[in-house]
Amino acid sequence: MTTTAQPGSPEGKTLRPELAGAPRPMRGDAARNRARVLDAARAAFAEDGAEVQMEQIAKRAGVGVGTLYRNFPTKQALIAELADRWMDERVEIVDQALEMPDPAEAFGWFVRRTAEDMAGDAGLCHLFSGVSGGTCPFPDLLVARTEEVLARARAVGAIRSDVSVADFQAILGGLSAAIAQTEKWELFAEMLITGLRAPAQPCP
Amino acid sequence: MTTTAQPGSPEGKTLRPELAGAPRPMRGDAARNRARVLDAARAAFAEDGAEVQMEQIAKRAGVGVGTLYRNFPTKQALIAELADRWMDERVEIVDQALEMPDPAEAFGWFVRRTAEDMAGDAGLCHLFSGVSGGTCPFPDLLVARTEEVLARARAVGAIRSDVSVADFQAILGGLSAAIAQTEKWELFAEMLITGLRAPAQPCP
DNA sequence: TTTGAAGTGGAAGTCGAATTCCGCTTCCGG
DNA sequence: CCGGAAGCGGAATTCGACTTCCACTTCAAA
Repeated sequence: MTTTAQPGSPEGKTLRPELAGAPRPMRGDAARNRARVLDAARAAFAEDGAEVQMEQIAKRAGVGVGTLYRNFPTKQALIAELADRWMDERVEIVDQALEMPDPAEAFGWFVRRTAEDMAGDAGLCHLFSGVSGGTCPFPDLLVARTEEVLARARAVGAIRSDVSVADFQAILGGLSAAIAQTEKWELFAEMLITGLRAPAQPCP
Repeated sequence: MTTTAQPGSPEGKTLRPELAGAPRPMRGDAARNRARVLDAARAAFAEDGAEVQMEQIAKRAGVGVGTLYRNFPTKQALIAELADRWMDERVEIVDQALEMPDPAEAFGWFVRRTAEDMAGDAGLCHLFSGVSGGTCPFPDLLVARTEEVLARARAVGAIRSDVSVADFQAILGGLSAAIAQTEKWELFAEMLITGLRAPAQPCP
């Protein structure tokens, strides 16, 4: 489970590791706080993008900054944790697409769904457009699954054959940037799906 | 002339305005330095995006930061000046498009040309995707001319009728973000042109 | 050539955000 | 109910940009 990196003892600190046993579970209230922080952070990023200040997040979570730093050594680390969760969700979405019988439909649904999600979450947008921003690369699993969706669509002639996963991800990055400017995600998604379709046969 | 805001006396400082006359032209070497700074800044932004530091720019221009600040009171101001020049160039491009007889072709050319320019200049990319970044709104002139290009294309049925200039600008923002990730501008441009085409008639 | 206004470099100051520190509070096993 | 380890808040510190300042050059008009 990627999501709850329960930091009982942040780094192998226990002296005499032969006595280590279980790292002693986090205290109840502490765990609760950690969760609150994560939620607050997610909400904050979703609303205001990546430039929210640690203090804002702390306030929103109803804790002091100290507590933030107890759980995440760095702002980067906090963001990384959120990114992890986002990625997990993305994988779920892709998997749903993979379960749909019609590849073309699946591809379309996936794009629309992604666009919609982006429109509701500035943090997610940053994640996509900001691969350049050094946030984090997409995890291999996600890339692999996405490739499957593309491959299936390609096989049915639903999309051009010269679009690699990397290209597609760059395109999603573009999509997120566009959505960040105007929330017309439906238009953009449609545009993208059409634009990716195999070059228009000249109507024989 | 927008581009050379010759700052002889930055703010109306001359006492006895009745004697003001010409604000006394900038000293030769100073003008040369100003130009160098502008060039260096443009190059720096083009290479490294908007996060270059003032000191970098100064070094690249071969001057001290002091000189930067003599010419531009603020980093923002420097960026704004560059943005102005970029905008002027953009207007020229749009005008070229407007001179082309075939509206559909003109639109396509404009998109491709824009994509190509973006690919060569990270600064330009930031300008487009970063309207969100608060850099500056597009000047009315540019918007108006762009609207013309769109209108003409729309009239010939080359693009969907439900895309406003604002939408189109957001789309260009997206394009720039995509290009910032992979330099495949040709693919992206093609995709965009196709995607914007009026909904595929089902081949009558 | 002289002279002083204009221009220069870059060390020092400022400022906002991230991160650390530590005395006080809260859990929870015995 | 107690003791003390685990957590907590938030003031104080650090850090990394941007911006200011000023003694020192350089230009160019007379």
